[in-house]
Amino acid sequence: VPRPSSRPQIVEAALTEFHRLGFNGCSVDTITKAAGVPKGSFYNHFPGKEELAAEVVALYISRSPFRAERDDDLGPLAELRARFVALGERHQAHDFARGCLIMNLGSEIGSSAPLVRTALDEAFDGWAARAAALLRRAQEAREISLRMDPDRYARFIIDAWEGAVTRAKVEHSWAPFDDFFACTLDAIATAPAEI
Amino acid sequence: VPRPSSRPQIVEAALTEFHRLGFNGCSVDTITKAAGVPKGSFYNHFPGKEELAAEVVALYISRSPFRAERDDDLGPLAELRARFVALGERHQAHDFARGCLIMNLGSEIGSSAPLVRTALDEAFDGWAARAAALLRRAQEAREISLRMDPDRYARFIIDAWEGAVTRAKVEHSWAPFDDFFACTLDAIATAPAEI
Amino acid sequence: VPRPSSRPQIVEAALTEFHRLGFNGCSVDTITKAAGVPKGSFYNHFPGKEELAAEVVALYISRSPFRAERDDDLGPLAELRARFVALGERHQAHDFARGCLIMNLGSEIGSSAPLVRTALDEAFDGWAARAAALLRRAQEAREISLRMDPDRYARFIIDAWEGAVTRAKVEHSWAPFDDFFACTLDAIATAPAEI
Amino acid sequence: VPRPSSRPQIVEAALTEFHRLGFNGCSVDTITKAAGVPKGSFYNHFPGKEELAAEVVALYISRSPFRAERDDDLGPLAELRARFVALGERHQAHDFARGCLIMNLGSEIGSSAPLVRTALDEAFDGWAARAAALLRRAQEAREISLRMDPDRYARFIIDAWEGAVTRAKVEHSWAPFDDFFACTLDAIATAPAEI
DNA sequence: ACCTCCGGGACCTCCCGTTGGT
DNA sequence: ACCAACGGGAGGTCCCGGAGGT
Repeated sequence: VPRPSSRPQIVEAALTEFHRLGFNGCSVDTITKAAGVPKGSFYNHFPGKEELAAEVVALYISRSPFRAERDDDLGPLAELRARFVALGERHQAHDFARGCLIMNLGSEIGSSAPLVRTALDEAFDGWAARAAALLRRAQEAREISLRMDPDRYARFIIDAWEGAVTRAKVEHSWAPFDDFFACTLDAIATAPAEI
Repeated sequence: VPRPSSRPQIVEAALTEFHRLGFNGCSVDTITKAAGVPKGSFYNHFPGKEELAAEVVALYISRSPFRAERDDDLGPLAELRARFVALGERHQAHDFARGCLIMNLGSEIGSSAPLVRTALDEAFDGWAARAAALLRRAQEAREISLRMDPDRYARFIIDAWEGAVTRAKVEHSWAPFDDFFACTLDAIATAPAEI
Repeated sequence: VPRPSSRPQIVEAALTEFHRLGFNGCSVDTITKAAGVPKGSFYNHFPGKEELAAEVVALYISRSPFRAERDDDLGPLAELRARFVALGERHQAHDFARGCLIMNLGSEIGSSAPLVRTALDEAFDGWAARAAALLRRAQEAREISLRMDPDRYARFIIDAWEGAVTRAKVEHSWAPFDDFFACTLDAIATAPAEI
Repeated sequence: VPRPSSRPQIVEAALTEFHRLGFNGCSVDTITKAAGVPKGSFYNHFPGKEELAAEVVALYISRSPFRAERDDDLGPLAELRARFVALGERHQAHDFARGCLIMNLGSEIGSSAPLVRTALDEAFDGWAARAAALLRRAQEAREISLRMDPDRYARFIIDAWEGAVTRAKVEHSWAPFDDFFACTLDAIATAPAEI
């Protein structure tokens, strides 16, 4: 039997610490200490901090409530809403103090660090694709207007969500999320279908 | 005539460097070097890096195109749009590579660094108040539906803008801004007024 | 009328700060801030920190309860005891947390800093001379044995006192002083005079 | 065979440098340079300068001639004297220019730096306990009066010794030690036993 | 006479990544 | 595979003293 590697614990700890403190805000030492593994052993598993960050991003999106399998018998729009609600619950679990890891890393180091950038792009794209698919199904079900471009609108919704999440982090408030729903999903749901 | 202080140059350089590299991404040395002043002079003018950041935020918002005096004879909604266009031009000047300083600092250190947090809160509030005022005037002018809550919707628009700006930074793209207008200002402008 | 100089305030503040934090433990900035005078003006009054320390030592000894004029009608030995009691009261006023400034500066920078060393030597010598004079009078009054050398014994008593004061600082205790009296002045007072 | 650590060399060098220059008088750089190890290595071994100081104190007392094993066939009082003589020889080796490390650190940073304070307390207590034990044996051997409280008198002797050592440092003189013996150990040895 | 501002350097701390031994 | 110890360099902070203007 192979000895259990400490690699997963490092990624796990890095996920938490990057989320709390940012990429530049926490050191390799911080992470390995939090993981309970000796610091020196970090470089057996990762070429460097940046590669770790890329992997952390992958882990983060793999756990996104937005990707979870669901079999609620909901309409497409209700399901879209439910997925955002689930996202919000994850933020609530941290008192909205951490923001979105994707957004945080993107704004902090996304411009440099190509490896991380690639991972972030995939995260955004996958997320937007899922949201667009739901919007498309909502159009097929005539829940929303056919005039909306699902791809563009999906990205817009996600941007708005990300902005709200980040502001919630800075202002320590939950309120923005209610506004988010009122101004996006609820709005398009109640808009006359012919628009 | 007192000797000219190097303080403004430090703030100016810090504005650029914080914007490009983030708070943790650039050092006091980076800033003072960019300002052309010796590093040791820094602490005559600021108790620490955090206080500098707070002042940089204040400078950044004081220069926001959103706050500029305007006397275009535009309707309220057109003026709101024009102000966002002006904001976008500022980002375009940097090839959308820097994002919004407010958002960047918020997502990087907003949770800690109380001084910066306060400055950021003021930035958000002032911005939201201006946007809400324009929305309110747009309602009075019957340009948009009376059913919208100007305060909540103003905050939502700003969140969406911030999200789009940050994604533009990560993805090196300008596209999101068009979506932003299509999905917010254009949408509400073309929606039936009675909604 | 000459403008009141800020020099005395600087010396006064330095006395307190050197006593609390040590010579290397507090900066010129610390002192001028405590004195409420602008930092830069320090060098109008003193060539440097060391000269300030020498003057602080002089001020400290000029205020020593050991030098105070007294006309209690006490015998020489009782007066010697009374003077040490008065010294102890000064330490008690600071909860025995500062130790003796003379000793502190001596052990911290006495070996270097010739100016300070000179001031400290004078402090010790003056103190020892006063104590020796009292011991001599005590011998003349047959309060203590003639076999004791007043000069050597005076220095010894002072050393013991200084050691006790410093230990009191480290251990936050007052007890040593009682032992001091029991083991020196009380002892020689109750010893058979013919020794 | 693990790679030889440079930790002991750091402690060793720190012992010398703290003793010569004081805690605030020498920097981590000074110490690591004296130890011949790169400065960056320091923080692999110690959390900070204060922890190093605490360990240095422990090393210093572990080497105290006062703790050395002895099997001279001396009476208790003679042995006590011999131990102080041995202590004095250690100071003489440095030309009495360094004083006692315990006392120096105590007077410089004893009030702050809790870790160091604890180490210093233990140093004092252990020393006093050894001295008191010898005094007690001297009483049993009827070498000194039974009326003396060994614990209090031991502390007093140590205070006097420390005071003398520190003054020797400031005044660059050896004389005080002779007075020390004349005024303490010799005095009690020649005092009538019934006192 | 006074003092704001400046200046270069040092201080403690810590960081990221490597090396060599188990 | 693992990891204690290392290594050079940079991080933010602060210090002592001087320069130059009021």
